[in-house]
Amino acid sequence: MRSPIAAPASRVNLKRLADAVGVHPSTVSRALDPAKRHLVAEDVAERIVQAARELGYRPNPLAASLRTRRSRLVGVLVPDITNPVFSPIISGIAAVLGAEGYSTIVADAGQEPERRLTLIDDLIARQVDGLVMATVSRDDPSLEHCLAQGVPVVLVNRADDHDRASAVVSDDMTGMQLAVAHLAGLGHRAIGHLAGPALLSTGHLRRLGFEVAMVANRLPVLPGAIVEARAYDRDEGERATLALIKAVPQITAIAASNDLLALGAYSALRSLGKECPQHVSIVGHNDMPLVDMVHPPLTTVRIGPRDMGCEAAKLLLERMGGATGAVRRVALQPELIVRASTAPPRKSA
Amino acid sequence: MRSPIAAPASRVNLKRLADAVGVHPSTVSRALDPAKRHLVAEDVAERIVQAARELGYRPNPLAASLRTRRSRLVGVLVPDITNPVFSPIISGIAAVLGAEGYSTIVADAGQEPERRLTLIDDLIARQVDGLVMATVSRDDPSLEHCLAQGVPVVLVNRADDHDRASAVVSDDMTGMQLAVAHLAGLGHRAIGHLAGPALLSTGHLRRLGFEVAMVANRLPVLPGAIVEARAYDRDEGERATLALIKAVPQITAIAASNDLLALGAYSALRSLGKECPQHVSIVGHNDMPLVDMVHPPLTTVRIGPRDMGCEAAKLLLERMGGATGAVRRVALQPELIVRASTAPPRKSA
DNA sequence: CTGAAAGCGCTTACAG
DNA sequence: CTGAAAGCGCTTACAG
Repeated sequence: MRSPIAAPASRVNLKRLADAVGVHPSTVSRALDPAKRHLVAEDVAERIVQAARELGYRPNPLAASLRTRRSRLVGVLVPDITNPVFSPIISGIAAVLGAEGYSTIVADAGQEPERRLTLIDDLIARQVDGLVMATVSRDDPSLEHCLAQGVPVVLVNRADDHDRASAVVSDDMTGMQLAVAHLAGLGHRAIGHLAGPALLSTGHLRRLGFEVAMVANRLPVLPGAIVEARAYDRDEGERATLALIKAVPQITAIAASNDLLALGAYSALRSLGKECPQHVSIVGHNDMPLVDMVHPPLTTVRIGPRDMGCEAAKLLLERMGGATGAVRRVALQPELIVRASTAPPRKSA
Repeated sequence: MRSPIAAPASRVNLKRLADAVGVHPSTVSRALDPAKRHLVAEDVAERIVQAARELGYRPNPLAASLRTRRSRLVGVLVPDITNPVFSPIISGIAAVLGAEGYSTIVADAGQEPERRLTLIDDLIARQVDGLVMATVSRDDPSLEHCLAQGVPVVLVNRADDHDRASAVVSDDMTGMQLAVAHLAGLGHRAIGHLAGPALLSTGHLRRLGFEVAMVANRLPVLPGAIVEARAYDRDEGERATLALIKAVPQITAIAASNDLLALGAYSALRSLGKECPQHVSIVGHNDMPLVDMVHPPLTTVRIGPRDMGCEAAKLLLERMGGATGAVRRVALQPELIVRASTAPPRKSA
C-alpha cells in the first residue's frame, strides 16, 4: 500500500470489463445499451452494470461514433458570440439537447464567409449529428453546403427565403407592427425606421412589418424615412439616425430594427442636442440585457431568445431522429415592453 | 447523366484515396501529415495531395483521435454563458485555439456542482485534450477531479487558492485599489464595499484590495461598510446596497465588486430616493457592455476579458504541448474608466 | 522511402 | 440469450 490512490489505472475499456465479469464484450455492449439490454439475461445484465460501476467504466464515445456514425454532438453556429442576443439562444439549445445526451459545440462564425465554410466543414468532419445555424442570410450558400452533405439543419433567429430548412424565429413582422402601433397610438405621425441589413431575414421582415403597419395606421412613409444599417451595431445605429434626421427633420419617432441600433440612435440624438423622448421617441427590438437601465429606459419588443433556442433544439431532435416531414417555420410571438423612451409627440412638433 | 449532382458518393476515406493514387494507405497518411511528409518521396506526396484535393478527401478526426488519443478538442466551462463577461473570454479562447487547429466545445456549467462533475466527465470521455475552466471557486473539488485524470487545465478569470493549476486573471486587488484611490481622490471618506462571493477568487481578492486601499488612503473601514453579495447579479447588488446604507447611512461612495452589483446599487438608490452621484458615488468592475449607456454612465474598472481568454488559451497550448513547468498565474492589468457615476461628495454630506 | 499488420474501443449483423 | 468476427477510419511501430 504505497499510495492510497491508484495510478490512473490504464483506463478500463469494454474488453477489460467483459473479462472481469467473464462474458464476451458484445454482451457487455448490449447490457449497457438501454435499447438492447432486453437482449441479455437479467441477472447477467445486472452483474455487468454492477461491475461497470465498480470499475468506473466509461464508454469511449469516439469509438462508438466511429462505428455507428452518430456522434451525439451538435454544432451551433453563431455570427458573433459576443452579441448578447445569442447567449440565451445557445443556452436554450444546450439545455434541451443536453437532456437528450447531446453535447453542443458552438462555433463563432465571424464575418468572412470563407471561414464560415471551413468551420462548417470542420464540424461535419467531426460528424456532428446536426447543426443549428444562427448565421444564415436570406439566401445563404453555406446552407446549401450543409444540406448537400445531408446534415440535419435548423435555423434560429433567422430564416431562409427559400424555406430550405426549418427555422425558429420571432414573428418579426408582428413585432414591428407592435412597435408602430404603439407609436401611432401615442399620436406620432412622422415615424422613421432604422432598418437592419436587408440580407438578413430579421432586417427584411421587420422593415416589411414597418411598412405594413404604417399603411394599417394610415400613416405615410415619408421619403428618406427608412434608413438601412449595414450591421446591427451602435455605430451603424448612430450613422443611420443622423442620415434619417437629416432627410426627415420633422420625424418625432423612430422604430429601430434592434436594440443596438436604438442605442446608436440615443447617441445620435445626444450629439444633435435632442432629447429622447421629448423630441424623438425611440423603440428598439429584442429587449437585450440592460436596456431597462439605459437612459431613458428603452421601450422595446421582447423576443424570447431562450425559447427560440429550445424550440430549435426540439426541431433538430426530430430531424435527427429521422423525421422527414416538411420544412417547418415556427414563429414565436413577441411582446411589446413599454418603458420611458416613448411618449406622445410634443404639440410644438 | 441523370443527375448533375452525384449522390453523396459514399465518403472517400484513406483507403479509397490510396487506391486511387496506387499507394498504400500508410503512405497517404504520411503524405498528408505535415510532420511526416518528409518521409515520403516528394513526387509521390505531390500526387497524393493532388488526388486528395480532387476527390475532396476529408480525414475523419474521430478515427484519428481513437488511434492517437488526441482529439484536438478543448472544453471550456463557464458558470453561465449568459453572463456577458464570459462571451469575450470564450471568443478569445476559441480564436487562439482555432488558429492551432483546435475546436472548442463550451459547456454551461450551471449551478449544481453535481451536474458540473457530470459535464466534466463527459468532456473527458470525449477525450478533450485540455480544459479551460471559468467556473472554479477558490477551493473547488472539480479541479481536483480534472487533475486526477491528468487533463491539462487552466483557469480563467478565477484562480485557485492552492495554485493547483495555472490561471489567467485580472489583477483584482489592483483593480479595486484603482477604484478606491479614485474615490478617495475625489474626497470621499465614508466608502462602502459591495463584495462578491468570498468563495470566488474575484470576490475575495477585490475585497482584500478594498481593505488594503482603504488603509493606504488612511481611510477607516466603517463597521458594516462591507456587505457580501451571494451572487454576482443585480438583485443581490440591490439587497446588499440596502443593507449597506442601513448600516452606514453616512456613506458617500460605494465600490462594487462587479458591474451587475453596481447596477443593483443604482436600483437601491432609486428606491431610496437618492441620486447617483449627487448622494452616493458608485464604481463598478469589469466594464461590461452597455454600462457606458446606463444612467448615469458607470465609472468602472475595465478588465480585458478577451485578452484573458487569449492568454489562457496560450497557457493551455503550452500545457497540451507537454510543457511541464511550474503552475503559472498571469494577472492582466486593469484600467480605471471614469464616467459619470462618481463625483466629489456634497459638502452637506 | 514504402508496405503490411496491428490496434485504438466500440457495435452489430451473423450463427448457434 | 451469447459468442466470434468483422469493421468504422485512421496511425505507427516494424520490416525491408
